[in-house]
Amino acid sequence: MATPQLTKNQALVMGALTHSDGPLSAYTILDKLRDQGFRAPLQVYRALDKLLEYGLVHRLESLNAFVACACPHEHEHEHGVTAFTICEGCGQVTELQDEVIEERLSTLARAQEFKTEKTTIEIRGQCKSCAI
Amino acid sequence: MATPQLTKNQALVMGALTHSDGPLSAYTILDKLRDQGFRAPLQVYRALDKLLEYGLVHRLESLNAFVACACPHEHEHEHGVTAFTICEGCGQVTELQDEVIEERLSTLARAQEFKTEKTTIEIRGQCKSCAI
DNA sequence: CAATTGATGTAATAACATAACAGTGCCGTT
DNA sequence: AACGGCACTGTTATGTTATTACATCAATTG
Repeated sequence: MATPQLTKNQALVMGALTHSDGPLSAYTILDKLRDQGFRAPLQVYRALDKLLEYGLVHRLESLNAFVACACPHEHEHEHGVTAFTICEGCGQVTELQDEVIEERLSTLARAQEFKTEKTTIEIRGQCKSCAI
Repeated sequence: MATPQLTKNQALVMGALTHSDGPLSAYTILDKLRDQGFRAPLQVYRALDKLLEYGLVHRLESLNAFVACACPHEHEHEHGVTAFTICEGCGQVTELQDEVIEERLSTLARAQEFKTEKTTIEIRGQCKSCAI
């Protein structure tokens, strides 16, 4: 999917995420954008839906939060499964791509004739700096 | 962790989950247990916390819902990472254990000196029966 | 122009989760 | 028995996340 020109709201939400050094909840984004005229959650959610669709943003299910994609130039060609490490200490999120896991999950799905649409892999724990 | 005797509330919540053929949200469980005297969400969430701790129940992050563990006799010895396939059509959830994925995730975490506490793997899509 | 499509604005509400505080029953010790 | 500690419970209120419903606007197209 080629990324179209972002609308004003989409660009504002994208900006909030790229200028943050960690994941943000939809309501945190809303608060950051009140000065730019945002008034309601739906303005954020609608923009996020599109950004997710374009592959510019990831949703972290275990956090109910969103991050800008770390690899900004790979959106034209669908990238595969992305895994995330999420530090409970500092909130740092790292993206991982791994062929082995991707193939293995694909094999497991095929074995039960399951048609995969979206895969979530999230590793919660302590990053190097935050581990005791 | 040895599983202790369940309390009344824990047993009721566990029962609701085992008698369901799919995942249930906390509020759905609450509604099912109103006749047994449940009145407030916290009664459900507190029981769920314990059941999760004992490994009798899994939380599906992408669904905000809970399922009874499929392998009821494996709770004494910590089981490793569990992956789930979740059918968008019929709601069926399947548990998968896989050594390859587990080791690979472990390797990836070690490579960045990340100390894993909890891993979530959820595959959303269409099961054999629901695929078009 | 009329019709369609996609984006927006707003209010209200639904769904998910926790905080704070009080009370209860059980167990082990004195 | 009296005490203290602990885990579980009950209840109210509140906080957080996400969606429904409806109206409007602008651009595109037949």
